[in-house]
Amino acid sequence: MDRRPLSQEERETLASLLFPGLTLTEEALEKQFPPRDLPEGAVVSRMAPSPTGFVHLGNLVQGLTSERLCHQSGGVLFLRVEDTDAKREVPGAIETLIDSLDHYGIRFDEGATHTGDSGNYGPYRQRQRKEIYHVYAKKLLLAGMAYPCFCTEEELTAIHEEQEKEKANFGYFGKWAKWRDMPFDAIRQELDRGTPWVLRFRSTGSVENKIKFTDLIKGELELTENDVDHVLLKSDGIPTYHFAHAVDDHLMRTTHVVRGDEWLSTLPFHVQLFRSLGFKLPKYLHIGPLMKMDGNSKRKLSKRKDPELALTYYEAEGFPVKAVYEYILTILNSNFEDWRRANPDQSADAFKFSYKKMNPAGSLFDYLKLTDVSKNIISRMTAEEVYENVAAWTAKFDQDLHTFLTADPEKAKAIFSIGRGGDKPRKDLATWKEVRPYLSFFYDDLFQMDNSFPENVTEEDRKTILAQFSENYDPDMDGTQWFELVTKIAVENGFAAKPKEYKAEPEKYKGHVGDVSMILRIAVTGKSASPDLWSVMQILGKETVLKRLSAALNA
RNA sequence: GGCCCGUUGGUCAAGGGGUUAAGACACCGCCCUUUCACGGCGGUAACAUGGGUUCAAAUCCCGUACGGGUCACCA
Repeated sequence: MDRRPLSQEERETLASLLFPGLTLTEEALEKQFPPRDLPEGAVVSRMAPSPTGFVHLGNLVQGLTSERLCHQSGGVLFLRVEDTDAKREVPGAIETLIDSLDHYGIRFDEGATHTGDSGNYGPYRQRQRKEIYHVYAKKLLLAGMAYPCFCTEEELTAIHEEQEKEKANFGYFGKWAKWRDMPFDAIRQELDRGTPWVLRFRSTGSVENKIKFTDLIKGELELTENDVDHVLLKSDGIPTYHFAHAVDDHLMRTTHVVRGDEWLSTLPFHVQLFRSLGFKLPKYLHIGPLMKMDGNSKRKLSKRKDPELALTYYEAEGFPVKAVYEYILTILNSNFEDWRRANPDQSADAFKFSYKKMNPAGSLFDYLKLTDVSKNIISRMTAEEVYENVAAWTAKFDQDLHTFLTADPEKAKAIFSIGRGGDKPRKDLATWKEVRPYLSFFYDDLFQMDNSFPENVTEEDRKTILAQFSENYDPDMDGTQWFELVTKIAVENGFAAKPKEYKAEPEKYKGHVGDVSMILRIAVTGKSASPDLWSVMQILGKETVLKRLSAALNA
């Protein structure tokens, strides 16, 4: 068959067959979506998720980067829904995404919302933009830069298999591109038959050529030119990601595209598309993937295998949103840590985020580090804040505990006040999940003996200690008086008043005051580790303290 | 397999021709301490590898290894 590009006349006929009734024009679109009136240096960026209902760490990483870049520069952040794949769409996914990101302080200036679209550059849902894409599809067709292809799925699979056999590169290009430069009559024939078609890009690139490209994160890149005739419009007339990306980010006047570096491989095609359409190329920031350790090797966090990729995982674990946010910020801009240390009380928004600090490589997700960040965040909260957070979390994830806590908010807040405030706040909690074991002993219904009494104190001494303390305990004693009582009991029973005295002459004593405290601690809290015991007793009240001591005495 | 990207302690990472190669997490030790924490002090521990360029390379160039990504009418 004689292959040659279609003539201008043929292309015009084809355009009217492929896009009948298309009245919208490029000029009208350019007029409707003028360049944004923003100050110099303002970043316009977007989040462009597909509504699959799964919001993950990657979304947060990308969203956080875009959001900071936009809002720090007086620019615009918008949400565009990439719903071009109807098969994968999950109802309510957009709402979930908006709410999740909102939770993390990522708010959009325009785009899709719960109640429809807001903003002047919409519609922001790609399926509603079909006609817009067709304007540019037609433009490419007329320019000889696109053509219809009637290959079936089976044919494409056959091509792939053949390429595998020949050890050729995969893809629809060169001699494999069956419908490229097909005679007009053949095309016409298929159209008359009603054969479904896709529109393909007519690439003039060659793998022999390299293109230079500067990515804001990766730096100077040398990529191979694209020679594949990728699909622009699918058979349902909806664009593929690539085509929608070019058209939308042009018309929505995006200045910076932030995305995962899995897109790097199709970047040459995107560059080609922008050029072919006569669009100005935006700046790109390709972020390395989040990895995890799997045995001895790293791998990208995966939706299927790794529950910790989902944002809901952190919510369920009880990490404060700020902890996850600041941990991600630490991964993105490691100097954030130093800044946070120097500015413990400022909002993270005051931190000057910069893409220049971003690492071109992927980073390993470090759960332990997240825990550390979280401990710091929780330790800086007031008792009131902790209470609010815990109440909200338990309402959703631990109804039982929720009931106890909210029955007496003042008591709960008093518990959370122990060791809080001051220069060296305790860092007991990393997650709200840890609250239950941390304070369960404050509630009789949750109290249990988690630890047995240490064997370095005899049963006889233990009973004497418990009895003497019970007889003399007075809740009106302040911390000093309380400890004087403990010390007195210690000394009377042959224990050193100070650990140092014991260490100096261990043979003279049975132990030291710490051992005595430990007996009381275990009796009262059921644990060998607890917050300040005097404070604990203050909150428990005399009756409960004596009841626990008595129970331990009679055990 | 082709193409592309990446590689500084166990982890996150600063540094971009001359540094005793920061800091944080984790780990270990000591101090503080009525427990556990917190805090303080200290410690173990790194430029993947081989060539080049240079007076001088973690830093620039090339190869190799390893890791990752991608090659859909999915994004």
